[in-house]
Amino acid sequence: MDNTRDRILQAAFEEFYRNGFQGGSLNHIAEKSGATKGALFHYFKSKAELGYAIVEEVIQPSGNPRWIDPLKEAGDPIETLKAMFRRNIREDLASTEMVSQGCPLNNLAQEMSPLDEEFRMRIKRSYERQRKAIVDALESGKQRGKVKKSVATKEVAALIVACQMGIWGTMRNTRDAQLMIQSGEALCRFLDTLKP
Amino acid sequence: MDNTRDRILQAAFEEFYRNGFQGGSLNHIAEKSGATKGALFHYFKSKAELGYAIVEEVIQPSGNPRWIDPLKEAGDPIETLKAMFRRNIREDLASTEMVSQGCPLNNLAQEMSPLDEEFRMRIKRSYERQRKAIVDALESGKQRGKVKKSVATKEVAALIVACQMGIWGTMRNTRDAQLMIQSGEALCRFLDTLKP
DNA sequence: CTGAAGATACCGACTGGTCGGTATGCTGTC
DNA sequence: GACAGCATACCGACCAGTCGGTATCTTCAG
Repeated sequence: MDNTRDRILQAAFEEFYRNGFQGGSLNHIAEKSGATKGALFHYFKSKAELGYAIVEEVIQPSGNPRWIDPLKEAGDPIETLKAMFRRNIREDLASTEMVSQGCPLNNLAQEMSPLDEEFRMRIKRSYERQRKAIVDALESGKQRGKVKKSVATKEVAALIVACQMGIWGTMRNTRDAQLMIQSGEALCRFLDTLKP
Repeated sequence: MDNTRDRILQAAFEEFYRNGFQGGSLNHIAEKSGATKGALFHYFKSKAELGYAIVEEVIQPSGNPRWIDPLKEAGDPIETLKAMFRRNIREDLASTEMVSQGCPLNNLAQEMSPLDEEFRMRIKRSYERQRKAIVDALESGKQRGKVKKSVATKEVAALIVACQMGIWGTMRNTRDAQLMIQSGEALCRFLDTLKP
């Protein structure tokens, strides 16, 4: 519908993904999107507002099919989690950009959380949704005898999300596929210990 | 010994810790350290060189007593790892700056790895040393019957370091002590599963 | 069907300020 | 007088953001 706005959003996402939010330039974004500074500030009243829009309109929607939706299927949550991690690791290792740039949400989280409360809260909500999806899947798995009753689901979900951030963060620094696969497999073995 | 240089290093560490490397200003650093830009460029020929010096002369040395040295004691490596994590979590939760700013090495790793190969390699080496220390401790634990022989030590070390990055990264975004303790405890339970 | 009125969607030159970096000068010590 | 250890003044590039203006589309009265 709103073509210019969408082009700006997409160009801004790429610019910030590559250079960070602080390092990203609105001039570059205008240039790359084919729009002008005037158009940019017509749709977003500040650089920060543009950043918020990227979190909510670009990054979050793109994360759902990878990290949230798979958990809704009613099979074995542990096997689902393992498959989800293995698939996302495999997918991202195939993308040279992902290997060197890591996870866009995590990047913004690390860069902007201490600097801008609005960023922090929006990103926090995003991770909370993911943790909640994991807790729900594990709890429902308990009911169906797929997960040990003694598992502290909140703790486990916190650890899994932390692992995810850490694994993708490690990839960004090391660019070592082996290391990413290794830590993914170790996580899978941890998940196995949660089975009855 | 070299007092002005040290003051610049310390001020630069704080500036970059708070604002990121790209966001940090050499003017602020000169001002805060009481030195001038002339002095700054006398000791460091560029902003990048100043950053490298911080990694190797400020951040890395400060990480050793927290993350490497404890692993050298010859007791039970799993209990040592658990105690190390619990202690570092407790310590950092007590520091409001750590809670909101996270781990300085991880911050630089995330921000600078894709932008500067020199940064990336220096930081990579730092994390490799940590992984190696964990592998060595676990292997030596195997020998002494403290760790299951079947444990894939490289994989586990990769996961532990990733967890560490993720837990501290999560803290930076959420500022939620509970969440940090929860994921720490979940990690401890995972470590317990490595015991014979 | 016409046309005035207003809203929306841009355009791009411009501004004040900050940035990393440099050129040059001064000062004390050996 | 040579040289380390600064200090000061300054540079061009770049930055986020502004502003006066225009072109086009929507609305609605006559």
